[in-house]
Amino acid sequence: MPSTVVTWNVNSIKVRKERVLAFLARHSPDVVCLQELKLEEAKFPRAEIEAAGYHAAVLGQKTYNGVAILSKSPIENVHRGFADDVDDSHARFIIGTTAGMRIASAYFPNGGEQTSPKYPFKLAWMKRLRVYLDTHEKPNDDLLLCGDFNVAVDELDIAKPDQWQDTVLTSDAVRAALDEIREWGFVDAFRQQHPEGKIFSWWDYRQLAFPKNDGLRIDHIYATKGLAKRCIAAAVDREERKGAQPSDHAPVLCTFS
DNA sequence: ATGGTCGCACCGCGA
Repeated sequence: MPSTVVTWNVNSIKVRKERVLAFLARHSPDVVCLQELKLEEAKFPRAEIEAAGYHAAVLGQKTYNGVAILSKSPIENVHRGFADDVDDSHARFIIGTTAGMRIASAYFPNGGEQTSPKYPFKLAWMKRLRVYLDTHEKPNDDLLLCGDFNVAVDELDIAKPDQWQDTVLTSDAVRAALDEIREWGFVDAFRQQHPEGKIFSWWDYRQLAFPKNDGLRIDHIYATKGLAKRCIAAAVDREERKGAQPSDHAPVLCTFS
């Protein structure tokens, strides 16, 4: 029985709630990893998500960040944050066991500008994620790292690569930090299905970026090697970037046999 | 035209 896993930066679950519920009804995915909830867990629309047939594991905070895992199956052994006593005030990482896999929903820091303190925070956060994996997880398990990574891996992830050279989404340092995470034991499941690239998951709200398809692929589904062999399809649901009140990110879907 | 949009919480900040 195949299972479909989705990652989607919703840019406010309060504003996107009806779209998320319609998406669940339309695709009936097994698991959905959400990012940028932008609210505290107490304000998460748990009752409506559960009425739609999903369990929810949530790590929220007021105003910023916030991640969740929705699943048709119960979500066990949930861990929130890195618990590394560095700066765990950002709600950016949650992991649990569901649908026969270990699944993480991650919202990597954007990084602001390379001159801002947010940029070294991003690089340090990525190193902390690698340490978390080294300490708490096993690359031989079936594990998915899903989320808004805020990294475009190469020119195939960018409509206009010349306009994104050496930014916080593309710098050698962030790409090297993502290499370190991948080398823990991941395969880019979406790229494996679409080696030709040029399929995007994010378009700036400004400058008609979506109608021009001037986008980037910064939302990713990384699978451990055994699990990646079971990936049979991957897609971006561009419909969710259309119509009233879209998120600037579209959902990325991956189906496993 | 050298900008142009969102969402949140307030009139700036983060993306």
